[in-house]
Formats: sequence, structure tokens, C-alpha cells
Amino acid sequence: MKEDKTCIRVYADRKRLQLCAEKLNSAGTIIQALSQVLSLAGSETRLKILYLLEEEGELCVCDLSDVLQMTMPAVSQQLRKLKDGSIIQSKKVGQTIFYSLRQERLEIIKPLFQHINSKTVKV
Amino acid sequence: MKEDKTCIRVYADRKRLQLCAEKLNSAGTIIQALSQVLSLAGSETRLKILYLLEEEGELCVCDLSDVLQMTMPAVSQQLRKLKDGSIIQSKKVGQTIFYSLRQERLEIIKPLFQHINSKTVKV
DNA sequence: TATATAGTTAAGTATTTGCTTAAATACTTT
DNA sequence: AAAGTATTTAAGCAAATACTTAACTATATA
Repeated sequence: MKEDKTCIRVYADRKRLQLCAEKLNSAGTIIQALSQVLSLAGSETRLKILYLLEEEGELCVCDLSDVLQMTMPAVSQQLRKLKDGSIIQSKKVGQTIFYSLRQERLEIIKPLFQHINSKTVKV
Repeated sequence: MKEDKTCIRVYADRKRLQLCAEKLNSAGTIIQALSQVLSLAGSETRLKILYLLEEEGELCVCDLSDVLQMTMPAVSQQLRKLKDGSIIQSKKVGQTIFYSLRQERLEIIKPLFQHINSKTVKV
């Protein structure tokens, strides 16, 4: 009769592992939210979009499509994900839709731009 | 005869878009590297692993499997990705393999832990 | 030397992702 | 009203992802 999945190792410090599980549990919600933001920023295309929005303030789908050399639907779909994740917002002017970063949600991504700029020769 | 994919919008500021393209080009390599790290950290499982390693210093596959309530192969495969991405390192002691964060590569992930801890009630 | 432990590797699979093209929507201008 | 522009939505698809189980490797111990 096999034991359950638990580690059988003799030297395993059960108390320590129990504490780890509790830590993980406390941080669970934040980790989940954070990983969601990171996975959004963790696509080269989307990170480029975020970087451009940071640099330019706001851009429309057409601009991004042009700069990124991607089709409008492709860009639009990525923008939708970023918007669903509350990282960016949109403003409609006539038939043009301008996207920009949501200032309230910049806490996590701001350091990323600093990192990019610190390693990039400015144009 | 249709023009190419370029934006036809009358008010498009061609110079501005050209500058955007150049900026993107300069930052391209860093953005690529950064997005790779972010996509690794952007999985809930892997972010938990990184968080635990940060908190505990080092842990073996067996420990992580236990705490995360995941099978060893599942954990092992995620560890491999983190190791391939140079975010963590391993040390073999007997038949046990201890994983830990690579200090040289902490620049990007460190702020993430601060974010988690600032929003988490300490156990 | 045989058996158990810690871990990895391999093969298979269901799900998710990031595009593509085509069609639909919503404004604007003629 | 008709035609054009900016964008989204929908459907389809190839590739990537994150597991699963089974088999394998390496070390330790009886």
C-alpha cells in the first residue's frame, strides 16, 4: 500500500515545509494577480506595446500596427488582453481609438521601463 | 491597386512613427530578454517557486513538490525552464538537488518579491 | 548486490496562445 | 445614402504550454 504524494525523505523538515505552505497560502492571492500581470508583460509583442505607450503617452491601433509591423487584428487582440488585465485604457476620438497606460496600475511595470531605458542607448 | 499595410490615416505623424520604430529597434534586444524573464515569472506555479526560493534560500525538488502539491516531474520541468532561463541554479548533495535563485539575475525579480511582501500579511 | 530514494527524461494529451483571413461594426466624408 | 476609414469580432489553425504516466539514471543503504 503506497503512501500519498508526500515527500518520504528522512531529513525533510516537516515544520519548515508546513510554514512554507502557510506562507504560500497568505501570498496566494497576490501571487496569482501578479503572475497574471507578468504573463501579460511577458510577451515580446505586448511588452513592446507597453513600452511604446510609456514612451508616447498614447497611440492608436493603426499607429501600433504600423510601428510593430503587424496586422490590425493581431494588434487589436493583444490590446484587448492588456485592457482586460486593466493595464491599459482606451479613449475613442471619432473613429480612432487611443490606448494609454493606466496610471493606477503602473506599480509593477514601471520598474521594467526603467530597466529597459537603463540598458538602451537613447534615440 | 491597394497600398501596403501602412496606416493610411491622414493625420498620422510619419516622423513620430518613424521615431517609434527606431526606439523599438534600439530597445529590441533588451525587450526580448526582459520578456523572456517575465514570461518565466508570469506562470503562477513558477512565481510560487521563485517566491519560495527567495524566502527559504534553497529547496529541493521533493520539498517543492510537497509544498506546491504537485508531482515531482511537473515541478522538475518547471525548474528546468527557470534554470535554462538562468534565473535559478542547482547544487547536488548526494542524491538531493537543491535549487536557489541566481543572485546575479535578481535585478528584475527582486521588486516583484517586494511587491508580494508589501501586500502580504507575514506568517 | 539488491532495493529504495531523489530526480530527470520521454511520450502523450488537453488547453492555451498568437497569429491568419473574412466579416461585422461604427464613425466620417462625399 | 454611399463609400471609405479605423477598429473589432469571429472562425480556424499551427505552435507552445503544462500537465500526466511510465521509464530511466544516479546515489544511498540494507
